[in-house]
Amino acid sequence: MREFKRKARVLLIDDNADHLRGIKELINIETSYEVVGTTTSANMGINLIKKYQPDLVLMDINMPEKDGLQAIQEIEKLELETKIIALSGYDDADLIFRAMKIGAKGYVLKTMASAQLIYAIDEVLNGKVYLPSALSSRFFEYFQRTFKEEAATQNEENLLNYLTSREEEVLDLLTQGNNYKAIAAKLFISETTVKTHVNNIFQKLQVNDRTQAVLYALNNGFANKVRAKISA
Amino acid sequence: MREFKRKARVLLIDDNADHLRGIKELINIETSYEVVGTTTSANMGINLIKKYQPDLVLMDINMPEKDGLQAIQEIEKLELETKIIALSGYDDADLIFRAMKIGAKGYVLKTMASAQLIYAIDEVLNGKVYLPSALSSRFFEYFQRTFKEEAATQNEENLLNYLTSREEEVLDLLTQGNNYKAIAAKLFISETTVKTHVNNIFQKLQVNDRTQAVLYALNNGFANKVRAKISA
DNA sequence: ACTTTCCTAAATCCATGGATGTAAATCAAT
DNA sequence: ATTGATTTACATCCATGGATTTAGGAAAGT
Repeated sequence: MREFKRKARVLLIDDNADHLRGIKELINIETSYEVVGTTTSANMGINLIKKYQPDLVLMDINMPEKDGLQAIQEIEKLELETKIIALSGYDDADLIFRAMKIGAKGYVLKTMASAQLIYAIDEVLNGKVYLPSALSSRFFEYFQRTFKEEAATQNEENLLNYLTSREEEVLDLLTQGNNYKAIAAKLFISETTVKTHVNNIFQKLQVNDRTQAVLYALNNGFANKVRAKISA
Repeated sequence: MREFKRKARVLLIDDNADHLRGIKELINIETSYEVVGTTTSANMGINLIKKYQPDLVLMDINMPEKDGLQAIQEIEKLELETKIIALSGYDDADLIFRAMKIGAKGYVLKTMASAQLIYAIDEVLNGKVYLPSALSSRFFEYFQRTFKEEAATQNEENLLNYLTSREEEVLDLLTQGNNYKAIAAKLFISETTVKTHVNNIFQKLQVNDRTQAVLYALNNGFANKVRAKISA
């Protein structure tokens, strides 16, 4: 099977030339891959990607001159089919999280066994997103810390629940930056009525002005709640 | 080593009584675990958790009467040391994502081999967050889809970049719901100066009022950018 | 039938917000 | 040395926002 497919084309970006050679050899041993280029410069790497459109990029994200994460973002903006695996010396949860967030399809530590890297490459080339189990564990902890408050507020005493459906509509328009006049026009009611609703909203949310009302709404999952309801 | 530690206390919640018995036997085979209770009702499960404070809960999240995810949220709100592993019949990415988001420490399919479940339990009891590789792969795809737009806006022509550092500070205070007077007091400058800054902000962000400015800021990653800078 | 809640609306009054123009002091860069 | 950007500040004027009170009709629950 495998030998009939064309070789996957891989590009390596790492500011350490020695490391670069090492990975290149490692990958060239695998008969199903072909290294189409190597470079120690992120900027050069981006140019090479535009030129060769490789299937996969191994990107060192601990480079001095240019931030590897930023480079990944730029590559993602090109909207190519090229998959990116981040290579890093650190298993820092924040780094892993950010890399995955901007679209890296994998994250492998430089200290990991080469078999691990090969496995990651295989998985990613097969369309999967792959994190070694030790790293995914870290990722999830970070993820849960990040979303804990959000999930918590989702359910605790939420002043938004006291709003009537009309007030929800008005607040929804407020959260889109409309003023009284615009809201009145969109709801086909008079401006004074809108003012009445907005004042009631202020009371219920215990805030003093529109901006605070909008902030309260956004911080308490209003969009998630209401857009579903209104568009349904 | 292991036999000197007290047995980990496990609670099972699954509306299918047969399945419940199956898991119970499976777990009791393991000498290091002890099933302290089983129930087919989510509400009863929550009561049992309050009473026994088990180390781990295996929670079926596909139950008709009460949503398992909701139950997990309620348990999390108790702020106990109890870890939760979600059991599900479906490898739906959205389900997995939501379960992990609200604090499940693991997610295992009912169709998976029992060894897989035992492994997950071990990992979670050791303080890790564990998703079988097939599911974590799905999770990451979903995660990246969810954050793609956010990451995209992060880098495209962002009007926030034209703000001076003082204007950033003012906008930051605006995004916290402050009015002119409050901002002036916090920055030790006059109210008219604040107005000047705010007007310049409006010009640069091409908006008409504070609410729109705040919304623009929030929608374009302002908090992420600035809080780091100011608190640093 | 009666009460309550919701949506609508207006009047009034005051506070706050926003637009515009002007200008001085500071500082970095050329 | 001069320019340009930034931060500070004020005046003025008008627009918008917000508080408060009152009130009628509709709908829903008791």
